[in-house]
Amino acid sequence: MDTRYNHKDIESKWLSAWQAAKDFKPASDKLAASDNAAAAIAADNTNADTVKNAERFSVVIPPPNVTGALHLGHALNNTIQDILVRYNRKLGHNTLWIPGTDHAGIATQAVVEKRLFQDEKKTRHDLGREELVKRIWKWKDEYEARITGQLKSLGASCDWDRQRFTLDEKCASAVRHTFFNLFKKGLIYRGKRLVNWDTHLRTAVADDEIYYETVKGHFWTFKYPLADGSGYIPVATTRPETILGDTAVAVHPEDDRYKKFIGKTLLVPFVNREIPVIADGILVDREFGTGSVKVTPAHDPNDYATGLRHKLPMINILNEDGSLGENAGEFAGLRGEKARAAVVEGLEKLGLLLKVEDHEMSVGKSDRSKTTIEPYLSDQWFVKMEDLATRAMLAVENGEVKFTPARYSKNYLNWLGEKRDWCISRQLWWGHQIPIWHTTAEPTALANRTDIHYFQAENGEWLVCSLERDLSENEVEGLTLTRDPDVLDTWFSSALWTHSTMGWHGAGKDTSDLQKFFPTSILSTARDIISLWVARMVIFSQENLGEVPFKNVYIHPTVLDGQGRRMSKSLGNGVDPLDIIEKYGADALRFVMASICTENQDARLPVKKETLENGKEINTSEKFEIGRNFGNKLWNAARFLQPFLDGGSTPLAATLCAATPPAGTPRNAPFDSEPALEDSWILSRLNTTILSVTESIENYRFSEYTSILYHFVWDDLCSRYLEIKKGSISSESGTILTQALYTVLDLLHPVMPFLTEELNEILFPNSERVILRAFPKANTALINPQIEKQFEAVFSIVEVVRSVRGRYSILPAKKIDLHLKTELNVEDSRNIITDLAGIEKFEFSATLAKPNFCASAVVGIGEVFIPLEGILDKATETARLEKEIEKAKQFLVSLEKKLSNENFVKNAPPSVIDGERQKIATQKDIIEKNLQALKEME
RNA sequence: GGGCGUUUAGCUCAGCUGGUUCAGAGCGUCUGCCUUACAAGCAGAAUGUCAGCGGUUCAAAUCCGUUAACGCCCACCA
Repeated sequence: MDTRYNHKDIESKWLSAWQAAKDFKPASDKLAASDNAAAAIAADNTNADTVKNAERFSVVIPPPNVTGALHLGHALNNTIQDILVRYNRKLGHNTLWIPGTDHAGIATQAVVEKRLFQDEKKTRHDLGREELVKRIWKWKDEYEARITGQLKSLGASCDWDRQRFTLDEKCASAVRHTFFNLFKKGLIYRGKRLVNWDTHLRTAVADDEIYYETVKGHFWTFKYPLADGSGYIPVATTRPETILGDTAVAVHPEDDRYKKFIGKTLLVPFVNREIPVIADGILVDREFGTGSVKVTPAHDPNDYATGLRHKLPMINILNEDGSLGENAGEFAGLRGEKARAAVVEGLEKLGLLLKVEDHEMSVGKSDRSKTTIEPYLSDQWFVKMEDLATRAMLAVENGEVKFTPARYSKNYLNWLGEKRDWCISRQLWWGHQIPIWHTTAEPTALANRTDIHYFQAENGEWLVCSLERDLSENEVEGLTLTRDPDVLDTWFSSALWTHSTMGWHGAGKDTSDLQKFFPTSILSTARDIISLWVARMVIFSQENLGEVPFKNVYIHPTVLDGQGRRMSKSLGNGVDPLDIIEKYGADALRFVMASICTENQDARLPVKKETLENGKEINTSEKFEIGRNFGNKLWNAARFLQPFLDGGSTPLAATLCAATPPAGTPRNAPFDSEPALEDSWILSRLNTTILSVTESIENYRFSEYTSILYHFVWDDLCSRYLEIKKGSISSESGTILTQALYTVLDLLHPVMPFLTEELNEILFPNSERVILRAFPKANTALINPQIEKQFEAVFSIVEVVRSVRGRYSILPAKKIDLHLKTELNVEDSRNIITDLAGIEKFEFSATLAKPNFCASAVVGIGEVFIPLEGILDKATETARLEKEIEKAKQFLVSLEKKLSNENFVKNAPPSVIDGERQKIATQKDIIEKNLQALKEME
């Protein structure tokens, strides 16, 4: 074995080994495959009944967008999922993890369109729908392959044969069925609605796809003239160009300034339309601006609501590209700032402009195109949320779906509580095209078809929905059927992910995978899509299958850089998981990702630039060294042990490697004679570790999981046990050491799969692969707090000696003597002390006389003397003793103060009081002994 | 405006049921070591008004209130 763990070849080796052995497949698949060959079952060590009765554990991956490669956030989330999946697989559960990717409608189309323009100076309209979609599929294939490669490099143990894509046939079928059912139930409707219009992409975007920017604008106040020429109402606006679409001016019903105008008629400048002055207490805030508001229902959400209340006409003044349309009269064709300036200039010329003020306002921008959002009136499809949302809320309220950390259920409930209808149409070409055909008259020929449903819309046209088959233009004689050009919001298909991936295409759990694996066990995801995705998955699962899609939702922290900023391309602070895998290894990456998963909402990772040996410049973080170093530590512990195992041929190895029962269940008495203290101790520690590791994973405490193993391996196993034993490996200690390491491989496998599998092969070549063999169970009979305490007491003597060595720079190779004054018989700990502290002669007794020229220290079980003739420095020793005394005195004072408090003695539990009394005695003892030592120093 | 989170060593963070096993870990810093598993290592050392204020309690980093700073989500801004 090399002195260092080299991850590179090992990782690819195990990736192919697991793949070849179909280790990522659920046990039930293997059973089915070997139905005809009973021998195969035996060979596979898979018991048919065990599999059939096994609990199931299933996860569907949050499908990464095919817009680009995976980042560190994905690495983190998929590490978490893989830990859970590997852990449950080792528990013997019928375990399945379904991978896949998301078509990410707007984002992907935008990326491809952008590239199209950069490379060929073409827009999508130059290509046409079919060709553009073809190009996007090509992009998708490229990135899907890249993403899949990344996930594999990470070690994600997904069943790659079940990989899905949100636009593939299975998913499309699920989408069609869902849409059809909702349509038939009347839960999908169409109507003119005000939407957020992205004028660049020419599509509606959801509220959640908008971010707001504060910009410096102006506040224009102008005169709104009365139609009869008798005066005007002053009106202020930040968007003067929308005057052209005004259909009313609103004032507060109780505003004395404007009461008299209510019901009168105004004249819209430029277009000379007559509009009413209306009273509306909801829209108008008397204190703000002029206290009067121009109402443009087609271009402002509040005005839109007002328009509905007062049944006002809605006049659209914009074209799809954001330029002013024919309703804008003389201004038609102008757009953006130019349009605004022109209108302002016009108002000024007409003498209507009263004043211009600076005004800060926030403007909605599109996430995707970064251009200003225009509220825009257009035909859209919606899902009615009222009832769906209520049911989905119930699932969390009654605990059917549980969030971890629990606080996130509030996000979910608050958002669903608003019950806003969901706009599901997008004016894009990349996505699931809405399965609706428009026609002018009732298609009676289709009336009795169960796979077709239609109805007449508000505007008189007929809307035909087809379940499976696309309809042709002349499907119905005498009518022309035109397919709706829109596609569905990406989240519509994402919301089906838990069951579309399992082949749902109609009512009930009618396919084998759904029977076996739905609902899933857990969803691990980021907090910013709790509403967009998590809530909608619950809704659609309940709707389609009458069941929640998952029992648990784990919300992982967001990875930020050292300054607390999100990682992004534009900031240049993003870390590429593949760079980290290359430099530190996948296990190191995984270990660190898990270790930062606390209950916190963020996890900071200081990022620094670095140039690799091959000249490549990467972003990295020193944090990953922890993972790499830890892996190396374990590697070297194994390297030490290897000669004693001798490839499984020694008697020692034979007991452990042939049949594998010892894993995690050390025999109660693996000894012929009484076990040594350190042996009982490490067995107690090992079994304690098994318990706490199990508890950590079960409760999604991933940081705790890694830290428990880190300290067990590094401190307990290596720094202590191995250091005690290294000089003389006996059959017993070899057994224990082997057992401990064997168990650690199992405990650590979920987070460090490659290293553990490799070490297992080297050390225990005859044993089963770590990925498949059982997760350790603790033998609680071996957990002994008393022994652990005793060991600590002995170890503190070692620490005292080491401290003295440090103080006087005594080289490790130089042995020194040690005298311990104690009432106890520490003969059984002799080797611990002599080996770890480098002791030549060790004496102990209750009546030991203090030697001359020695350093001394008080320990739990007595007093330590270390003769240092010729080395001892009086001043150093005196100073140290005085410091010890001072510390003990301070502590003593606080203890005495506490105990002299009557209320404390009266109210505190006796055990606490006893504890405090004990401490007083201890401190007094320390002071006394150290004082004595100080005196003898002179 | 509504909701949530964070504030503990120079840095990144633990500390879940209040009590010196609670003031911790890793990194960094300092000292000494190439001690035949590991220098990606070993042994030692230094470092903190647990953000401020107030309260509950015999007892508060921990519970409650409040202030401040930073951050996230939602809503709104004529």
